[in-house]
Amino acid sequence: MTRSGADPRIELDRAPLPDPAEIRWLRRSLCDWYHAFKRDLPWRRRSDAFAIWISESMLQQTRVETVIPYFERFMARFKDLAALAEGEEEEVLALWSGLGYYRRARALHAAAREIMEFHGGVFPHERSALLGLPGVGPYTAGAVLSMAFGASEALVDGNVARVFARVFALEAPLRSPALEQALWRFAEALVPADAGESADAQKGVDPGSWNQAVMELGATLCTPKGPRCQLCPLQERCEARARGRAEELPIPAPRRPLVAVELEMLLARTGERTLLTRRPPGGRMAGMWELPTREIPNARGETHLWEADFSTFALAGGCIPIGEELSTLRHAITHHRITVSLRRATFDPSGAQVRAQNESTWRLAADDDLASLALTGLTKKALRAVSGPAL
DNA sequence: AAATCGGGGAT
DNA sequence: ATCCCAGATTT
Repeated sequence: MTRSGADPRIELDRAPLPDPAEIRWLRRSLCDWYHAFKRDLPWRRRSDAFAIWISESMLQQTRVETVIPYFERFMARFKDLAALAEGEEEEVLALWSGLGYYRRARALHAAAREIMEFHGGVFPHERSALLGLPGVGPYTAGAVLSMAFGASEALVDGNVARVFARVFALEAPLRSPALEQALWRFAEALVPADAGESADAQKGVDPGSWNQAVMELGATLCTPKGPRCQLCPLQERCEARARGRAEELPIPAPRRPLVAVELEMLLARTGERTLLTRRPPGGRMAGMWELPTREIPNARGETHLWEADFSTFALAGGCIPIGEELSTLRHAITHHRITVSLRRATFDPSGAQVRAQNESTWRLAADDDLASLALTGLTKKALRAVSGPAL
């Protein structure tokens, strides 16, 4: 129990874990609720590590509703680990197009190849081996181990953080080291034993169900705003609710100030094809295709996300803005608020400057091919905005 | 410890 | 308009 006025960091270090009877009650109550009310999600219809791993990678910082169609398309194309390892990164990126955090897609593909080469094509069952795979951190390792293998492994995500911060009244800012440490301590204490090891196994109470139950509660009832405490199976044991602080917890993390960004994008069409340029390797959205884009420097001459000029190709290669504004778009990338002016441009592919360009940095994409390319989300949005009359 | 990396859906 | 999402990696 915390005392007002004390250092919350020290308090969290010593915050007492629930006693064994309370732990049994928490597991029983939440797992019963989960099995009664859980959503029917595509990855819950299968239990193989490959499907769990793909879904958890897609779900990193991404909502369930957003992921579902991406997951279905991905699994239809890559049915197992071997298929993914044999696929090309470009195609993986294309399937990821619009989902964001493209590093995840690259890591997924690289990890599949590592498993085929170094683990005999068998998904590792050990936490240390999982953590050695690109794109697999503490959360994803815990998710795969508990959900696919039934191992007694904890996990902490945004939902777990919110639920535990409320149920146990953990008074420290989100993402602070003090809270992170406390959350993992509670998560490890609460996750049920492996079915094979548990002396007093409870029906329906297993590591995978428990971990998903906590997240399901956070996603459906114990929401950031307007938690529906009257429906919560843990309401009688929730310390934040007892204190009337359910909506005040968890304490939000400090926010970064928003930065305004202005972009100009060009729609250059020849025949039934659209000019695209390829983003350089290594940076943001590396290797993804986009409409020629430049950032308009702010009053201090600064740019934040793009270069001040169009690519050398777009400038010198005969792609010339002709002033007609087709659309104004709004977009958001992390803490950047982006306003885009989409303009018509002319393009002459026959010029010497164009021929001198490396063709891996630009292409004229046929309309029918756009859906299968690794486009950035913003370019997808721009093409959607002008599809129809403008195309 | 802090910054970076996408995009969108809910409020 | 704001928040934050089934996080991982780099600096």
